[in-house]
Amino acid sequence: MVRATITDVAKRAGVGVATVSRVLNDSGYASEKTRKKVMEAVEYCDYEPNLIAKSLAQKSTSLIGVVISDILNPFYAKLIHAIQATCDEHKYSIILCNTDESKEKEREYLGLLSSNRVNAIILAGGRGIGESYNNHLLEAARKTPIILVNESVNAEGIFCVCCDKEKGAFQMTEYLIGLGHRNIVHVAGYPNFKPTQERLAGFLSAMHKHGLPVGTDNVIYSDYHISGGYATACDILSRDVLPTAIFASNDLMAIGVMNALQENGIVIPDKMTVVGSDNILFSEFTTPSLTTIDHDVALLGEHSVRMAIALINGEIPHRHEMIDTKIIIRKSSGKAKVTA
Amino acid sequence: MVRATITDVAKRAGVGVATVSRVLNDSGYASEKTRKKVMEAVEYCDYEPNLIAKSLAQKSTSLIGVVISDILNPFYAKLIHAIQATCDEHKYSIILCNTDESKEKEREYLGLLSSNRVNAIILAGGRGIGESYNNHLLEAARKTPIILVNESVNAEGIFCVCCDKEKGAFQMTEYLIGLGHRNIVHVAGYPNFKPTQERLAGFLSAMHKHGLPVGTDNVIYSDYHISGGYATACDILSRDVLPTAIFASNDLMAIGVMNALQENGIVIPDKMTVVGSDNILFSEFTTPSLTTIDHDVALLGEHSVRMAIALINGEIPHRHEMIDTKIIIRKSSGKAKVTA
DNA sequence: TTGTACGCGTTATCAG
DNA sequence: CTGATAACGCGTACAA
Repeated sequence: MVRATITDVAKRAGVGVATVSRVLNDSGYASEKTRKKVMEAVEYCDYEPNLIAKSLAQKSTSLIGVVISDILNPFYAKLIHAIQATCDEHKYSIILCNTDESKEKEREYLGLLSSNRVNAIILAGGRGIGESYNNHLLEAARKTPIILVNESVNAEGIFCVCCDKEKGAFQMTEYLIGLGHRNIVHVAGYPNFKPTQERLAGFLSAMHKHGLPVGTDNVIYSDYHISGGYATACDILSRDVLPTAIFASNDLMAIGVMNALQENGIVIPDKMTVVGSDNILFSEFTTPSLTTIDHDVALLGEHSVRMAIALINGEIPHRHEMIDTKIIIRKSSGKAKVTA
Repeated sequence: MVRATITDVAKRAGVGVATVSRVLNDSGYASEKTRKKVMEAVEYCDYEPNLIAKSLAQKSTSLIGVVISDILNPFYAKLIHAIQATCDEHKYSIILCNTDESKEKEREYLGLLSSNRVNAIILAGGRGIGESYNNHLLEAARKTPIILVNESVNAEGIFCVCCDKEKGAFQMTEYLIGLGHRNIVHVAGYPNFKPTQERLAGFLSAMHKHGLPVGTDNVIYSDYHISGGYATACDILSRDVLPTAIFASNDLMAIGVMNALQENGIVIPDKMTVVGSDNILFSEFTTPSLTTIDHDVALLGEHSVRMAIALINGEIPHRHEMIDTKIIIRKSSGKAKVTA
């Protein structure tokens, strides 16, 4: 349990600590002979460099903080996976924080990560960032570069990488309209959430473009969870006039919607079309398989890390990066049933 | 971007650094007057303690390393969630490493975490730990306490917290037998993986107890992924004599199995019963909903962290902790169809 | 109750 | 090419 220090190694090798450091980091010169002596001593002492001390000396930790709203959502799990993998390639480690969608925890974690001197922070699923002004976010950004995933804030030190959710929702809506659907309900997520608003915007603009009426019944806000989708579908089912298609703002809610529908004997897609967004792993394995919008999460994670590292290296990347989306057509969507 | 140090705060407050430290950490005395002066200076300087320097001085990082085999598996996502939440309660942060089931990466991460001087390491889904002797694991454990989740190794510095998977599998098998099933296929996971072996043991012992024959056809090894379950089910379907029930070693494979079955027109559970293990979120929302074994992952994560912290605090917990499991009966299981 | 000075393990500068 | 030595920012005896 007692660990060797660089001094121990230096003594054992009969050299100075600077030499050991140089050899280990391949910085500066070192004769082949001393190099060998040092490596032997390292081996002998079972020496492992203390990254904490290194961080202190170099004022850089090789740590990136990742703040996520809900790791239980496969979308974010996949994002974390991509972030971690890309960080690993670049010799960064991640400190993971999960806020459970709590704004307060988000705030705490930002401070904690700052105290831990992470070199950058990647924040995904931040609640209510878009419209409402988040003082703590801006403040944190003055000390640590922040990369927002799927959000966008126009401020110093805050950078964003997003999927083109508006376009994706627009395409999806046009696809539904192309299938003959005219009464489509969009199950939106949290109101003050950028992705919610973007997808809603895409939905509305497609509806308008095709001259379809959009009333208050056509948009319902929910919470991005299965249970929320379920409850919303139940509400919809109590209506006199049912829509022929439901477009949920994420797959989790779509799954909840399908569940409620099926429990009420509504066959998908024969009687009702259901589509989602995110293309989580399980959307392929629901019954019927779910038509959805794919976001290339791997790319999303990769780019956010690239941006973080660029910032760390003092480069100034574009403040806003956009990733394309595409529609995945499966079996939960079909032609609108001809109403009597 | 320039951060204040404790010295800056001390100067501003007109006190010594020790006083600032004492005030901020509530250690030692400090008059109300100086306390106030210090707090004002902290505010004025926008001071955030440097945890890196603190770690170096105290030889403790408040960091726990988490090594996971597959964060994309909802079981592990849930585990991470629990681990992170519990760590947070105890003022620990986590460095997350995902091995993608690579033994080599696991090895690398162990070293990296050790260099980062994490106070403990929680390892879940470690590949092939049980039987084959893992030198690097034992070596790492001599420097950093290691907690194995769902694995068990009897060695100095290695502690384990497991679910009683054997019992769970035993109960599940008895449940199936109780439904009249006699020809049951167990789709196992990776052969050299403790959970695989435990569930297999439970399966076998229940079959034996009830005098049911178990041939080579009754156990098939796969890979814990949806695709693996799918492929395995396809294999099974090509047989002359089909089983009446399939018990997959995790829910992911069970989902793959159900998918393959349904694609071939086999109605679940009328023609075939399918059950899994893990009770991941989605097992409730498959069609039909999946009968499975619940593991109380939250408790699993919580206990692993508690054990880690106990070890950090120099306590010596039991080397092995066990968490109970229970069967969740849903709609994918039913009475064995009466064969002609 | 408060301040000084040292140690934590590295890196980096600067003579040699 | 190599070796002292001064930072890095904090906690903490120890002294006052």
